[in-house]
Amino acid sequence: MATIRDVAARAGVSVATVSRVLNGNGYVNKETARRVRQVIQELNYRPNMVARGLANRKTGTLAVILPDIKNPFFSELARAVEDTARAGGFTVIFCNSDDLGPREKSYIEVLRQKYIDGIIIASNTLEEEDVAYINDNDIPLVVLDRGPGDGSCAVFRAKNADGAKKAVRHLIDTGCRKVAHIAGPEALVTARERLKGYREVAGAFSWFDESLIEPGHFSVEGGKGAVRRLLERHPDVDGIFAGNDLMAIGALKALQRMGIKVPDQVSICGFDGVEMTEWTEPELTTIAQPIYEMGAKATHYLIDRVRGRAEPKAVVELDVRLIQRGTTRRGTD
Amino acid sequence: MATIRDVAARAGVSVATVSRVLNGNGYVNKETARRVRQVIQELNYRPNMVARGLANRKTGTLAVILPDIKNPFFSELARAVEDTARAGGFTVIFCNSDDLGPREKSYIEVLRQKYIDGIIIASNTLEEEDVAYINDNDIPLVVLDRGPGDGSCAVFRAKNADGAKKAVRHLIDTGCRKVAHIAGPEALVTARERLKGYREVAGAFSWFDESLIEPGHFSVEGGKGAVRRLLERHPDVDGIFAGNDLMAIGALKALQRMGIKVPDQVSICGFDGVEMTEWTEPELTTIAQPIYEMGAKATHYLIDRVRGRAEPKAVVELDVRLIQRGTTRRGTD
DNA sequence: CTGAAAGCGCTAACAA
DNA sequence: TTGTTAGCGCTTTCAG
Repeated sequence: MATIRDVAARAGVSVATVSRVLNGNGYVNKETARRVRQVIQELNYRPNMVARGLANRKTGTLAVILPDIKNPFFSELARAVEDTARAGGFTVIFCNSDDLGPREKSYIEVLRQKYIDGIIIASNTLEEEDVAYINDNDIPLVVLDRGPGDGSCAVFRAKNADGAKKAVRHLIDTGCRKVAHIAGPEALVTARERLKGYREVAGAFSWFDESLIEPGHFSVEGGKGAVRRLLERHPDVDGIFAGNDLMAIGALKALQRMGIKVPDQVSICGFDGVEMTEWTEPELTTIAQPIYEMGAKATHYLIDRVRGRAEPKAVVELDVRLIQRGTTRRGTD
Repeated sequence: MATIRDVAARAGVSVATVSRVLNGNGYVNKETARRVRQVIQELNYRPNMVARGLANRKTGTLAVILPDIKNPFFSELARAVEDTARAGGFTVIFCNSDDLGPREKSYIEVLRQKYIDGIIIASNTLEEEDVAYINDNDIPLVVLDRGPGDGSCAVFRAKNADGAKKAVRHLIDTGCRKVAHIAGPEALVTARERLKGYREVAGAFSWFDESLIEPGHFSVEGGKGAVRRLLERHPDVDGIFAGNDLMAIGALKALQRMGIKVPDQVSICGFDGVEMTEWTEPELTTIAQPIYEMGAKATHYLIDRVRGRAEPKAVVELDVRLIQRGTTRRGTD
């Protein structure tokens, strides 16, 4: 492969000059520049990014750490990140953390050794010290969903509590008289926020009871189990707000298995708005987060920071919206 | 951050010696080594991977190019690749190609400039010249599903035609009297192989007709449309073999929408065995590819090649297996 | 067994 | 405007 030296030699200039035309900085005579570009073409020269990285401490690579790429929510997010990164001339490294703190830490360490330009992380185990470490090493960071309390880094998240309220209100507006909640893991802020939203709206009704809240682990299986336990305790539940779409799908499945009609006997509303919610029959009503937009915005922001524009801190809360579909009754209009 | 120089100075040895203990090659006095390691601890020194990469032409990074990470088949594959890479001390760059040839080419170019150690690609547009280019640059390559005719690189794939035959036979064994096929894009080898398998088995029956084959574009929407057109032409179809699970899900959905009972009136069998097939009601019968295993094996092989073990060529065909579930009737046993 | 020194390919002062 | 040169941090001959 041709190196910058080859180009310089063939163009009869120094490597510095070639570097200048390559990076478009410093003064270069028009004609000289033309000649250099010409040679670059002839030799089909491409700068070596590793050498450049060593010299610059910039590698044109971003990293995204997320719990599990198989989770449709995260794969949609990942897609948004990669698209945006590509458009900006960056390449991206993916890391599955399974929400394991030590794994995240070890990734962060490796990424630092590799001079990664910036990190996007969707984590619930990230600690303040990790953020501090990343900041100390001057690695731009953006956190999805969760930000350390002190606002020491940028955060992008959806309005979770707000969405939950919308969900419960919608269920009630469409005729439900007793709405239960299948909750995500307490360890996750997003799950807690959604639970909070549920409590806020449902708590005002006389039928409300703490036992209407059942954990479902954010998984399809969890959703199935939760709905069974719930109906055993409260056979009269006629509305279910699931903390995410996977659990909603599990709930739908379990209900169908039990011979309970959705939405005639029980309505369901999920949360997230992953594509899959259109694949069930009936299709799932859900509170849609702007997943792609969230990934794209986070990445744009990160790139801006890498390039030295943009503040190191920022908190962006994205709006969610109700998508009414088959698992809830038509509005009483 | 501490550099190898700092370590050398503090340990009172040369950088060469530190490098030797770091890489465990060359002779190093036991005691000297101990001291060096001690200092490494004290300084919490971590080698700079970029510098190492420049010197070695090895970056500890693999890349995987696939059509779309949002497709559950590929996200499961991606997960397998990342897990295996991590276990081997590698980091992985993901690229979404959308099966666009030019995009793949530009990725390959960038990856070369970044001294990526090896590439895994699931592509249907990869041309012989691309493979040649990669080979010329000594980048280990493994192809999933499709290999260029001349066997110029390693290929990992499932037994597609074989699986298709299993599917059709299963449908017939469980009582279907007229089995249609929703086919994937002709451009894709996997789709062609599955179609071939279908033809081979179905073609032997008197009811067989070319118009029982309908394209469904490997997508949920495509599956829906295909099933509608199919039933219009052949109202007596009672078995559907979909070329992949997404189309099978679409088919199931469309049938349910039309009020047709699955599997009582029409049976369905998919292909791939993605997790989602357990999320429908009834659950989907499918021909499962060992997706995770395929990704893991491909990655293991790639890593072996990067390390200089393993032959540059290899063709591995993995077995598929029928998973019978709710969308086909119980066997007539 | 250890060290000096020449790269790997590019960037960025500093001179000219 | 352009060239010289000293790094960036690590590996690897080649001597000793």
